[in-house]
Amino acid sequence: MEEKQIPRYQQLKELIINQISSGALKPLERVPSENQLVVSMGVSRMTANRALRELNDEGYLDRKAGIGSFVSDLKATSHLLEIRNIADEVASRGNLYSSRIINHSMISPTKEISEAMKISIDTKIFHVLLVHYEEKVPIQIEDRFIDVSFAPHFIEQDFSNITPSAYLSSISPLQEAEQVVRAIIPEAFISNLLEMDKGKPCLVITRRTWVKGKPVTFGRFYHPGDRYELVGHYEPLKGINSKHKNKNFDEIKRL
Amino acid sequence: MEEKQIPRYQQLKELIINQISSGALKPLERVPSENQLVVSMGVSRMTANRALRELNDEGYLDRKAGIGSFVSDLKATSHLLEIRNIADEVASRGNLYSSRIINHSMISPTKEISEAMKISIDTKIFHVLLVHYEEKVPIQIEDRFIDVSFAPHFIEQDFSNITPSAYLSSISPLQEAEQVVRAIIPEAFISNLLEMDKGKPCLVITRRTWVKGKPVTFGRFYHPGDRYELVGHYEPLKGINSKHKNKNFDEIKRL
DNA sequence: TGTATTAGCCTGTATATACAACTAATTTGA
DNA sequence: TCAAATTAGTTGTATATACAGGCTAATACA
Repeated sequence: MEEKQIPRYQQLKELIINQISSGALKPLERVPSENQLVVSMGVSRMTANRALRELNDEGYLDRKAGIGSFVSDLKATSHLLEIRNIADEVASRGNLYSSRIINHSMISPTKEISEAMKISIDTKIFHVLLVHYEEKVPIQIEDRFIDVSFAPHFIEQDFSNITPSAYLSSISPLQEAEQVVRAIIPEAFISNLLEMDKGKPCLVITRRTWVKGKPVTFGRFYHPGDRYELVGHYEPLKGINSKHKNKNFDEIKRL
Repeated sequence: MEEKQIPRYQQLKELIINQISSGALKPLERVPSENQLVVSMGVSRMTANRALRELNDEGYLDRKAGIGSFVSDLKATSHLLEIRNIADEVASRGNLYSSRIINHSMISPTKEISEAMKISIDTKIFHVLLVHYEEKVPIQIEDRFIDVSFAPHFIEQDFSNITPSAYLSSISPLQEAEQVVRAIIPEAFISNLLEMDKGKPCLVITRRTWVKGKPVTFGRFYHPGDRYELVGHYEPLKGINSKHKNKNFDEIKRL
């Protein structure tokens, strides 16, 4: 049994990340300074500096000379792969956001959902179905399923004030995610809600998220193909510019 | 005119990145060791270490204790946002890849292309149109336009041996990219080439790439909606695992 | 009271030094 | 000749030290 020697700066990083993901350290909250870590953790300042600096580079912390180190507001950036909070996105375009809740209840999963979330078909889950509007025009249907133990108060939320995405990422901003984008011709139920002409195509994003390797949410997001598109940016030269935050990658995959 | 003081580790990083992007340092080639940088650049070893370590973390270099530091083979990872070399992807699934070249010539751009590439309508550009097959089934149409000065030998390439994507990234692996994903009903020309039924939807990726802020390629990639999908992964907890490589983000955008 | 100075904290960078672990090539020794 | 030991070069980590620069709050002074 050889004990793998974990570097001290790495131990420091994991300690702080665990405090963030467990909620002991909340967004915008102060993190111990380098000199405080020197005395409390018994490391040199350069080691504390490396830990905090890398956490800053990775987007977990915001540091400012003369001020201190603070937990990043991960709600603001949210998932970079995740569609940004759609209400914020609409608002950032200066347009009116609104939503209409179709369903908000506790249900038994279908076979498809139970397999995707790796839960028993007997386990109850939360479900929410709503339509997002921009200037009264439907732009997205959100059809989402949530593990009850992950968000036990999900059913009590008022999703006319906060989107499910925003609420869920406030519970645990550090979720692992996978998303799949497809082009489909939607069934009548969907195309009616999106006020689309029959036969027009739809962009569907199916997303699953995990916390600690356990699936916690499963969602389908439908967008009118002629009204919306998915845009991605790729910036390789990070030398001079800002922090790189997160990574992800896209690939094309056969069905 | 206050001269902004650029840190020495940062100067070192930019020096090496410039050598990579200019071709002076090629993939898999050796980079000066920390101690060599100490004597040649007159910095301390810790400063050289920080520069090389960060370049490693950012994916530009591969370092190994006891061996040395080497330029990453960026062709292998290619654009992370870019669909991976489709020939490799098909091969990685153990399937037969083939392609059919429809057009390969020098043309005058249409108004749309000239605007997207920010060039005059009188400037000649290269064009290639080909169909990619997996097990003889069409999976992608590549319709691509290339700035002549960026890839002057583009017209001489044999794209039955190497895909245009692979060739272009071998010229300059550090391209900035933007991609847009849409769902459309394709025109007959496209659906025929993809052997799709009429009225079936198509996933279209439109991609532009830049080098040093100048557009160099513009391409459209059509995929049968019922045969292909776009998959993205998001992994926030980079603490313990491998190098994070690159960033990018997706957003939903109104047309 | 009001303003200017100072002190003290913070991060950011840079250096010198030290030891460990890994690898390849060379040398040593049987 | 072959195998083991040594050596040199590499990255990886950790420490102590130093100075610069940003910011805040306490202090000194008029």
